[in-house]
Amino acid sequence: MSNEAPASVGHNSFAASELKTLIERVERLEEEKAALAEDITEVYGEAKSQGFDTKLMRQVVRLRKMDEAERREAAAILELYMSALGMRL
Amino acid sequence: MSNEAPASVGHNSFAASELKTLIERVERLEEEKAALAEDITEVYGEAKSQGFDTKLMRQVVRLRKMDEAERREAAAILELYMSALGMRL
Amino acid sequence: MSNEAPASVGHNSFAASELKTLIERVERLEEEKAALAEDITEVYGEAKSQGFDTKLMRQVVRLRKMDEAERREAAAILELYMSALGMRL
Amino acid sequence: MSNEAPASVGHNSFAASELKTLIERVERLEEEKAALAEDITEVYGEAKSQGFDTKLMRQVVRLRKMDEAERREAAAILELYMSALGMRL
DNA sequence: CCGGGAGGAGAGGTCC
DNA sequence: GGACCTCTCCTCCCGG
Repeated sequence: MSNEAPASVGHNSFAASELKTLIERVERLEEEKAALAEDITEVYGEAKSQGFDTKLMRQVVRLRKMDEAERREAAAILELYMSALGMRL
Repeated sequence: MSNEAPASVGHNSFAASELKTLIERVERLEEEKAALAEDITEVYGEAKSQGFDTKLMRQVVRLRKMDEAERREAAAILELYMSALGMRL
Repeated sequence: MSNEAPASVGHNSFAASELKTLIERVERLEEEKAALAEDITEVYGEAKSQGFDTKLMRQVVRLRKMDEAERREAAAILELYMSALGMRL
Repeated sequence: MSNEAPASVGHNSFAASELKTLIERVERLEEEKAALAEDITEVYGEAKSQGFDTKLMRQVVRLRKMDEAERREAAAILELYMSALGMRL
């Protein structure tokens, strides 16, 4: 095992400190992510209070996301074809 | 069905515009959420490249989140007690 | 707890027998599923031996699956719209 | 690149046809696989409606699968030993 | 209380 | 052959 591997035993206080920092970064990001999830819920709540069908809205959002994913996928296939044909990208 | 409900047929261009705005707000928020999810993935990537076990890290994050939930639960119970006792919060 | 609940203690030999049957059905289905997964792998193997690019093939299959999913999603939205408008399906 | 490689450019209509057939075979198999996955879901649904805890059932199935894997592993080792000892299998 | 959707863990495929 | 990465499956949580 390499002597600079953070997971190694012995003199690992630096590794522990690094780990702590990484975990705190993750937790900070997850907090922000959760806040955004709440914001989204609130927007749907607004929509509902204005008489919109949120189930329908969610489906629309999902469909638009699928469109986007498909567009990206198609682009990836095109790139792959061109690569297979030895063409410059 | 109420005649001012946005989902009603007839004179619904305003409703359509409102709906568009709401959906765009949701999509904008979801993009930001996805960006944060990527950031989190990157942090785990960093951790991995430094020799940390990301699976373990994820467990740590999950446990700390549960602790946090428990702490909030305890606080809620305390609040309930105080409320029941007519005490100011 | 209801006395006819299979999970109840006492006189549960019938429940145990039922459970055994259900689990065996699941296992039988999973075996067939695994066999099909092997078949798919074999088809890709054939394709590769005939000089086809399996990575490209997989991406094509994935894209077609996405098309199908999108088509179904669009149909679901249409159905929802019609339902919302009180139209017979 | 070999001149009979299906992916080669020129006179590739036969290759295209072959490719189409292969992709359709894959898709047919994947449909059957998806159908079996649905069947499994239905069996769990039945179990649930009979009062069984499906989460537990899934664990049982997983454990039995692991047992099976272990049994096969042991058999493979035995086979290896017998082979090493020049014994008929 | 139940079903569907979102997120995470584990498995298989691909690339190096 | 090993590591990354995508995909599938499972679990959990929110909305109905």
